[in-house]
Amino acid sequence: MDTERLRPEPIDLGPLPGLLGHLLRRAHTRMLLDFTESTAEFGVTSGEFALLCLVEANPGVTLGQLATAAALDKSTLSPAMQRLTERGLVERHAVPHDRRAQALRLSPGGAALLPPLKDRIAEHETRLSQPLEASEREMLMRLLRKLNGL
Amino acid sequence: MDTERLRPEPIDLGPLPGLLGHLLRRAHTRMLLDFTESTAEFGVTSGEFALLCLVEANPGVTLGQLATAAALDKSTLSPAMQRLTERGLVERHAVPHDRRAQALRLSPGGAALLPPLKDRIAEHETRLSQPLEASEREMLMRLLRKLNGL
DNA sequence: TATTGTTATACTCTATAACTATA
DNA sequence: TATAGTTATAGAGTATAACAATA
Repeated sequence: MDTERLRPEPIDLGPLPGLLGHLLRRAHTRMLLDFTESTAEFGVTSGEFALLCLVEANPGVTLGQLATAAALDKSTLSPAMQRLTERGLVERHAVPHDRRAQALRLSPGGAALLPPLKDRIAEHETRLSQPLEASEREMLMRLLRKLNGL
Repeated sequence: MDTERLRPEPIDLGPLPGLLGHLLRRAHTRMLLDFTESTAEFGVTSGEFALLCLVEANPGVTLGQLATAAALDKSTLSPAMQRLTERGLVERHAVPHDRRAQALRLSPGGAALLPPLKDRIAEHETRLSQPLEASEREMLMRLLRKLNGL
């Protein structure tokens, strides 16, 4: 990112501050960039972290179930899950009576990775939430959950 | 996106619903996909629309100023602005006393495109905001503006 | 030296469609 | 026929770094 020098005349953002989509884009982009920096040493992207959490909370879950839970297409999850298994963080087990499906579980390595990673992410979340009061942050998350149907 | 069949046991989302980054990702992704569908006939992406709005509100603005206003790198804006000028929606004018810079203005075509596009986007915003009461939507945008430092 | 804008490159996230294997 | 998962492909969005032209 550039650090531009301050301008005498501030730019008029026009209708953008009144558009939810625009505000979400900006907020999401900022968080994603900081997430990547903050967790670089773990080598796990934001999306991969979400998958690890879901597998941890639902041992034996299948990829299709994860797709539903994460609101993503299976074709999005499949390569991500492949990286996680290749790196030895997730194990694929056979599912009785359905040889198409795969039961997903964290490996010991994956289980060991998550606690310190979660700590780092908690710091990142706190830092990025600085502009908000604690109560505002709670309210924001409540509204986003409702918007997302969660 | 897949339409998965309903599962007897709902998936446990673990810590994800308590993470602002995760909630922002889901909300932003949903809005971006619907934006793309809703405005397909205009052939303008979400990011390009934001640039058009900024140029409209700040005729004569330079690319560097836009980068600051949109919180994006100039290398992100440069190709996007090139597409807009090639499509005849934005015009580049010379800046007196600085031949490096370019003063950006909407072309008549760009100015004509924006009103119906804005109407379409307003519908899209309303539709995606359905899960929220009007007052909740206002509150959500207020909190996002504060989070974004706007 | 510093700044404006361009270009080359790379990475993340996401989807659709076509496919294989299995049910 | 339908489903689970993979693969090929595409597109949006973003950044860093090196560069040419200009200040």
